[in-house]
Amino acid sequence: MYSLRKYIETMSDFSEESWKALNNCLSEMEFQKNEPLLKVGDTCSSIFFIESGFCKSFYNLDGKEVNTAFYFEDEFATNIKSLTSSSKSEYAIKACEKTKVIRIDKTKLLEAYTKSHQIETFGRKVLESVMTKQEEHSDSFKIFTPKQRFDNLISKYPDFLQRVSLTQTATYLGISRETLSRFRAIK
Amino acid sequence: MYSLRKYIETMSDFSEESWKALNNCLSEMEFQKNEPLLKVGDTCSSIFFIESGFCKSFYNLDGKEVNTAFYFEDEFATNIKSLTSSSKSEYAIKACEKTKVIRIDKTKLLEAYTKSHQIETFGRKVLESVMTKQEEHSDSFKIFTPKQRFDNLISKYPDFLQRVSLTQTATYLGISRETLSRFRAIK
DNA sequence: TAAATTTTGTGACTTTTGACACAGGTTTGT
DNA sequence: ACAAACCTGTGTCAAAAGTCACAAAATTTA
Repeated sequence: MYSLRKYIETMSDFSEESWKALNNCLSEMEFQKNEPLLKVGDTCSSIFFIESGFCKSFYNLDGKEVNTAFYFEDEFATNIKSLTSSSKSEYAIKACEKTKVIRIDKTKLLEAYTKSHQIETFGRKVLESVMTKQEEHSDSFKIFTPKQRFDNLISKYPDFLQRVSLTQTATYLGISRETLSRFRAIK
Repeated sequence: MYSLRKYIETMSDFSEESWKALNNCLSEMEFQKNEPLLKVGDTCSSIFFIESGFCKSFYNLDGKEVNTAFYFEDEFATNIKSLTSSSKSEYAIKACEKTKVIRIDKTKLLEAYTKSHQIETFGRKVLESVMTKQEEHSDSFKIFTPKQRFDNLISKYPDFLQRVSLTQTATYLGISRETLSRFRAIK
């Protein structure tokens, strides 16, 4: 749990009591490669803090996985819509390699909110950070051409393609695999 | 202010005290068509609840406005990144027609959070709703073709084009104006 | 470690979308 | 009410990206 505590302390004030209260919401889990953290049709009841490894969120389009997000170390993975509206998730999340996470239980977290203002602030900041990342990625589709989108990704995450295969990156950028392969060849 | 109160009451429990506390954060404002709610380079210090009219968020790309979001009645307009990290906004927001809003002051809202748990829950839900909308729009770029993206928009918001011009809708969908005009002609 | 599976690169061709140009409408503001 | 600004439709052409096919490389797994 130490990785999460460290993370929280860098972003807000957090008392020993708050930490203890938050601890009741947490559990450590480990997923093997390709193991699901959230399945389509299930209601998302967790926020996962990635300690090691990484995960992806994806949509099933005619049998093909279209990747909507990747979550790396020190990031939070969840499906906001399903989590906050208790609706069935249209997206799945799975581990892309052996991944250790700290699972934050939604129900317990909501209880903790009522007891600790610091925890609710933390919860809000988690959402804000997930959202900011999403906003940037979303806008890149309107502002950039496919090639620029690729260049932008590489400049922000230089080792992205070392961890994520070209095939998977392609659907994330909304580009065909072949076109992405050619982009890479050019530069 | 009644429109906001009504809105809040449909989404959460809200006591008379919370409402009074929240009221200190609010002010009613009116913007003329094309008047800015947020300028590029300014730090966003507000969340705007749209009472009537509508606004858009846009990015300036070589002098052209690329629209990243539209906000209609009963929705909240803000730039999350600038708002939450107190950074300079890369996006501007302006009224697309004469628009009445309730401005929620960020600083005062943060103070109110410390006093009322109900208000903090409200704040969290506002972000969640903005985020869910954004997530859907973002994913539509990965899942759909330009044509499908257009069809999808029209099926969700049948009167979108009655309010937003084709030219403005085009950049929002990441499609050229001409192509969008042809999509519309087909169906 | 060998076989099976997945991933990647590349060529040839097709489809889609964009860019430019221009004419006709519509809205806005003075 | 008139001019200016803006919006829309449409034709032609060019560019970008997608699709299909297949071989080579890398990775996984039995």
